[in-house]
Amino acid sequence: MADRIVEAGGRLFAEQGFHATGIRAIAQAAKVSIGSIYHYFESKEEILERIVRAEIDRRREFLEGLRKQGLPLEEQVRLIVQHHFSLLREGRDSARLFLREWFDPTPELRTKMYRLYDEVAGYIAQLIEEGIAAGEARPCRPLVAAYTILGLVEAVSLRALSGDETAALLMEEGPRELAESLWLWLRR
Amino acid sequence: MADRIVEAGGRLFAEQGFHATGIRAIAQAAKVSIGSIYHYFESKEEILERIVRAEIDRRREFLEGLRKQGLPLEEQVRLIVQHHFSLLREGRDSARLFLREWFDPTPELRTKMYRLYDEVAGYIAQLIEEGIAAGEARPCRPLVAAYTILGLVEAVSLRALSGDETAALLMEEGPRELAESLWLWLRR
Amino acid sequence: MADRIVEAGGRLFAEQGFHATGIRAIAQAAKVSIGSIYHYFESKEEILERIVRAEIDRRREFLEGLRKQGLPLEEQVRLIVQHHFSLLREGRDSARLFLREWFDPTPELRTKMYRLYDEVAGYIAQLIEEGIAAGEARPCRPLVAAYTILGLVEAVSLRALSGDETAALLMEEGPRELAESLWLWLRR
Amino acid sequence: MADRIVEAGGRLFAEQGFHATGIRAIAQAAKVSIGSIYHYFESKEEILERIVRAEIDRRREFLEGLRKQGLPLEEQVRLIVQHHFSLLREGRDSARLFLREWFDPTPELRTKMYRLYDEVAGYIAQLIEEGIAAGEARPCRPLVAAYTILGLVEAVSLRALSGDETAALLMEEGPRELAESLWLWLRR
DNA sequence: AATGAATGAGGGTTCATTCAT
DNA sequence: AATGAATGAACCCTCATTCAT
Repeated sequence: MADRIVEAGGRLFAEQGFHATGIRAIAQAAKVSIGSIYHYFESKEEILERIVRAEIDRRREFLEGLRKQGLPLEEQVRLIVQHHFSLLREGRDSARLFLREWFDPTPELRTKMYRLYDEVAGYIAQLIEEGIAAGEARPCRPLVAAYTILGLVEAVSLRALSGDETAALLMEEGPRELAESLWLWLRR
Repeated sequence: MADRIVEAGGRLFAEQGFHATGIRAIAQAAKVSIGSIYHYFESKEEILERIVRAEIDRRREFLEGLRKQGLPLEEQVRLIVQHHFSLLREGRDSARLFLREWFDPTPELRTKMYRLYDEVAGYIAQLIEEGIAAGEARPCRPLVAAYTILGLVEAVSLRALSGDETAALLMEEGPRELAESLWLWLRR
Repeated sequence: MADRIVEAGGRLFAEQGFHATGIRAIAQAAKVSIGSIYHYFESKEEILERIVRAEIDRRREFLEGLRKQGLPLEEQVRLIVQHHFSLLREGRDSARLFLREWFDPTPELRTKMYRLYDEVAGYIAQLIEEGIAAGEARPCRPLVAAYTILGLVEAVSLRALSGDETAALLMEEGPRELAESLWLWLRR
Repeated sequence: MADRIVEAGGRLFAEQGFHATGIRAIAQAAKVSIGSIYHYFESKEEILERIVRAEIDRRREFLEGLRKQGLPLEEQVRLIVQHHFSLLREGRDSARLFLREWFDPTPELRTKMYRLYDEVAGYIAQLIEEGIAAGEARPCRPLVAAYTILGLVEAVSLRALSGDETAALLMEEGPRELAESLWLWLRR
């Protein structure tokens, strides 16, 4: 039941935004009573937290798997970018949500979201650090580089979600261009 | 009078977000009656639109000025990135707002904001196109490149607004790293 | 408009109690929109406060007037008791409310109510003090005596509000019996 | 099991009031499931009723015991007042509850509580009647006198529960003053 | 042009109660 | 007998918007 709530919440938040989505709408979409939502979640914000948490976990798993494969950094960067866009292309709701709402009116939530986000950045920073050690990448601050990668990918894909012509162009050309761009910048 | 409203709205939206800022708060901050706000603006959203519109105009002016100077593309890119960060560093309200709210309350507003945003991207695309023609930049799709630049810069600076340690690091190292990154990627 | 709200609130609170009376019911009874209630009052509790405040003021005025007349203490006590019962007999809503709700779940409100209540007790204590000085009353702690009088009168009249046979008996015999009792206890 | 519920309910109602205490809080405090509560009680109100019922029974027992001792009425009155205050001083939950909640959520409950209350008043009236017959007390309506005693004692002790300075004064001086007062009023 | 009192739909949340297990 | 997940009406309150002055 909690799953149905998360699923419906993720979809609606992604479509309409967190504020524009009411608890009643979530309850209706999840075919669950309002009371049940508050049985499983402390608040509307907690639903959002759980969604983002899950999305982060999925990305972390991907990144952990990637790391184990021991591919060259150039290949890793390409795969990270591709993975990101493929999540969007699949219409994965939580991916859209993740982009739309990683910051939010209430300061506590924003802080929580940053902390979650930083986990992913930390993983990427690790990959870069190893790349530097292996002589593949030029010396740089790994965390700044990680945020650069994440930021670049997410900002472009956010625009790519709009559904217009520009979006289509970005969706199609984005992955290749971005991967290339990032590697040119990172390589030794 | 409309100016006072826009000024107050911009400040409050940037500080607290669009949803968390009430019309009454704007009226109070602008020392204007609620009625007056609705005399000059059709709705709360229209205030936001005007603020974003003004911000876009300011950037366009900057870009137009930049173009007239006929600097090399590498220099132009550096200046664009620097300009962006300096707006943030100055605590320019509308710059923060601009980042905070191209996520938006309603689909209509989102569309409007994209349209405004596209204006800026168009200007940058033009600069790149000229750079390609001049043989400074490698051949690429100028609009995708423009969105890459904008997206990269804004996403990183969005993270840089959080106020924590990571933010400080990004604020300090961001401009140089980003400009370098972008030029490596764009250059012939 | 605020008067209509206070009037309706006082009536409903007295009939059904503070908790059982919803804001919607008050709005409907006062023929006022919910929004208007919150235009004039910060909260439901503030309505209650205003009602009690008004009731206290009315009693204070009565007591001040009484004091100016310079009657013997025995007579003053009789009049205080009679006044109290006559308020109830008139069906004065706020008098009923005053009895039903001078304490309440939220500690802050309870404290406020006590403070208001203590004003009335203070006035009565003053009368008693003067009576002691004049040799009419036996030496005693005036404030304890005042609370005794108030408590006795209110507790009996609370029971007298129930509307059953016992209530009728108390309403009829109460004033005389109480005044007599109190004077026997207070007199030198 | 029902005892544990009554015990926990009594404590919580006395501490926080009837409205502020939820069924879940009672279940948790009594280490009982919510379902079990509704197995033993029809509603939250029924718990309150049982608590009050028990309190009344305890007072009736005290009064019956008092009667059997055949003490002079003056002494009986003193003991009744003392008993009441000692219950409060011991922090006896149900005593506090009893004071807190003869104001009540619904008209039906109010009626029930009055009926229970009247039992105690009836006992006291009986003592007074016997005192009149024995020539100890002046002729008066015993039931009105009983309510006077109860009301006086409870109203003063209600104020004495507030926890402030006035409360301390009333708690200390209250029993003696009240007993004296009542006897002066009742005696032949 | 300017005001701010008035509106009421809708916000998130609570909680006594039910009922399938 | 015992459980606690599920329910949804009702709670208080907010706030963008309107409109009579």
